[in-house]
Amino acid sequence: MAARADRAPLSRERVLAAAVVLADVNGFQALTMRRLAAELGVEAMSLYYHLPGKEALLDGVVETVIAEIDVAVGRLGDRGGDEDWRTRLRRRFLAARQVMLRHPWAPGLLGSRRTIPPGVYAYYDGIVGTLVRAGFSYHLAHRALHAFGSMPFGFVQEIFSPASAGGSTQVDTAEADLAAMANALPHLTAMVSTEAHTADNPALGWCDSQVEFEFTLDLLLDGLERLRG
Amino acid sequence: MAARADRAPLSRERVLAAAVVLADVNGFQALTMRRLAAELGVEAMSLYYHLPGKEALLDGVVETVIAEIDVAVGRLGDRGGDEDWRTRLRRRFLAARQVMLRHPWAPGLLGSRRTIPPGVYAYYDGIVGTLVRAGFSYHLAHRALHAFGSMPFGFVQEIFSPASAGGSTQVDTAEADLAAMANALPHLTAMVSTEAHTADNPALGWCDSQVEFEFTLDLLLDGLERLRG
DNA sequence: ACTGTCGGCCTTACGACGTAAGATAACCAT
DNA sequence: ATGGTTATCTTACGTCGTAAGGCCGACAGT
Repeated sequence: MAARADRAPLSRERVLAAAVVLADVNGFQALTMRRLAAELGVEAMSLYYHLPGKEALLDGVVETVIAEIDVAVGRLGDRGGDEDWRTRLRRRFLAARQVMLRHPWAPGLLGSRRTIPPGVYAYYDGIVGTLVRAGFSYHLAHRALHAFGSMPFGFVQEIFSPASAGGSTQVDTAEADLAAMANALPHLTAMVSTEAHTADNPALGWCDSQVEFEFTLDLLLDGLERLRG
Repeated sequence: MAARADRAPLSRERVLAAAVVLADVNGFQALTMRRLAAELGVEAMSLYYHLPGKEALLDGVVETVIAEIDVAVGRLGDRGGDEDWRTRLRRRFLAARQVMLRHPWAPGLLGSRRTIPPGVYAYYDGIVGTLVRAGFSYHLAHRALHAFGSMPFGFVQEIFSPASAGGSTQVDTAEADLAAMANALPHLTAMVSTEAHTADNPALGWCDSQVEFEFTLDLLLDGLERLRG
């Protein structure tokens, strides 16, 4: 049969796309089989015809996001092989970041996943290729990959994940507590008052604002450049 | 009453300690209220007298691990103020790492937490203090903290978390697939075969072995040293 | 047109989870 | 004995993922 009523028929792609939207709109914790099915106008068990289970669903969602990164990176154009390896990777990672800013729950999901989706290998291969063409040994390229951590995916893994994981962040500290803090934590309070964290740029979390991301990225890129060759 | 039978009475500390042990032994996913209670010879709801709920339990577990780090770092002795800031922080982070190696599930837990336990602030304050005494501006100290990421806690956040989160890692790739990979992923396969990943050193995950941890750490420390002053 | 096959979705049900509400038993002070 | 406090247990609810099987429309072969 085509469809039970007049609803468009399900498919793996439709389910995955709906899952991404549901996470975007209602937060990642809202991504349950039942709610996803409801969103599609269907019963929960119907999803199991197109996906083996929830793990497979999450794998698929990850794949979808990775594919979105590939698209964003691909739009940069692979032309310009004469381009410096640093600016090349830099643009790559920043393009990936744009995708992550659209899906703030994605870093948390990636970090919790235990399996590596196939598309990721190809993605890493491209990075390694860029490095070795720039004169990196495979050994240093290997270490560079590790040093980058999650930066190829456009974010910095943070201890104590941000509100994007769902739920509201509330840091309303009373003034008395703040005064006590100044005594107990002299350096931290001095730093915070000096910095005053304007936070007027796209952030993926408390400590993953755009400027900090780029600072760390350049720190790594420059350090690796020094070790290259 | 003292105890229902002859069992030692519960307490917040006893519950948290049991929770850490349970996670160490049976994996983090085994840390449910019911199983934890059973491990303590008690019913699930009895835990709620000592803890408001599961979130509070996890917060407490995090605190416990942080405290363990504090102990490990404290054993280093705060003496030697003449010591180089780099070796100082280096030893600090590596001491924290020893704790994480004892609790492989802890990185995943920390990464998923949304609240910052109080002890962490004091911990960071010490780091900032070390930096500013070495001539760092608060601004650069701030960025340094961000760049370090989770390294103060002795681990590197990885996309695609390791088996320690529970479950078995299986990468048994057939030979035919491997040959196909060599075509599709020339750089990656070349790198892997060159490196051959001996993995004979303590690892917290696929990409968080001791040597890689120290490599990235030194990369950051050296980069920051260059920006200091 | 009849019938069988099968793809796509639904119904029901089970066990595990976190936890709200309240009962119950041991202790202590009076 | 009595009442209050503290610690534990009992029962029950709603939610989750999902196993097992049913149902129904579409199509193929005859």
